Amino acid sequence: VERARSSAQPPAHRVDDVVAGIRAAGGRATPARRAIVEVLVGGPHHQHLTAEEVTERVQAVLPDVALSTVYRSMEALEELGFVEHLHIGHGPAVYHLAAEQHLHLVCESCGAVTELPQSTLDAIGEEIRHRHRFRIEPRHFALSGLCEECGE
Amino acid sequence: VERARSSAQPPAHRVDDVVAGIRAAGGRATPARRAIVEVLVGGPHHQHLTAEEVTERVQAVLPDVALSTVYRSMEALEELGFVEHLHIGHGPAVYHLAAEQHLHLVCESCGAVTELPQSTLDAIGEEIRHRHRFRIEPRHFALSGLCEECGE
DNA sequence: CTCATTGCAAACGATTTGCAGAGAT
DNA sequence: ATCTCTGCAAATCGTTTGCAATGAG
Repeated sequence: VERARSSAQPPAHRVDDVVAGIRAAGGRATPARRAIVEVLVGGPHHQHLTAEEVTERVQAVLPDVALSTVYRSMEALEELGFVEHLHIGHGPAVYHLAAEQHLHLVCESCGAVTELPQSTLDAIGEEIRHRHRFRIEPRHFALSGLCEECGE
Repeated sequence: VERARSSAQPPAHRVDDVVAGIRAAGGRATPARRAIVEVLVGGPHHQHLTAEEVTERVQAVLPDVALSTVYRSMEALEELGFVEHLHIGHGPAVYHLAAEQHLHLVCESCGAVTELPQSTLDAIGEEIRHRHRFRIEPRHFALSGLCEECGE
């Protein structure tokens, strides 16, 4: 979709940061993991990809990497805090680097994803916390609704 | 957990209303459908049940009703506007009569479901609509987060 | 050498679908 | 009689798991 900017500044998480983190935690920095992280770091903007999409892109370089390896690696990377996954309505979850802090709106009709600032729900978050003793955690699930084109 | 105002008037949807609606739309009021609606109407409060739970309860009376029949009936009832389904995080969707209009909070840790008034998100709903040209539709997916016991 | 990680295939849970027969109108 | 609906089994989709082999440290 988009192409990698070559080299001005190191992005928030470079592949090497993650590799170092894996090793620091006693894990092993395998070619598969390295390739997965490379895919997530992606181009100029970090990617939001399903496990299947990550697998496809990884397989372009390492054809034998299995989908299950991607799921297991994502789990490991998530435990280390490098990756988060987000549920966008019905379809599969999408994975992305933990660096970017924003919320997501997903159109129930066309599937379009809109990002919005993390702070958007702070106010009602507080209100709900007091009134209902419940702390909403709006990053793990997208808010669903209708985008402009699809909304009546 | 809030309680429905008790009984002055007949509840919004009785089994017979639904049966009449099915027939009015050219559908057939089968024993399976009747039993399904009876389960959803439930006791004093209307129920929020998974397809599997509905099936179990229906099978207590009609042992041969298949899970797929429940799914298909729910779909039909939903098209007629009698039923809605709600996604509460990871597990299966839950079905309920369309009468009750409220939002849901689901604890990511223990799965507890809290209901909250429909109006709670009206204000940010408007704000998001203007700022991001997106109309949130917060009834189809629960808001996830942490309940008091589970929240750190 | 050891133990984390992998590939593969098979299991899984939730939901959907194809089909021939049953049953509501 | 018609045509919707049903039961059953099998298919599908996203994700997880068991296991023996690989390979990172």
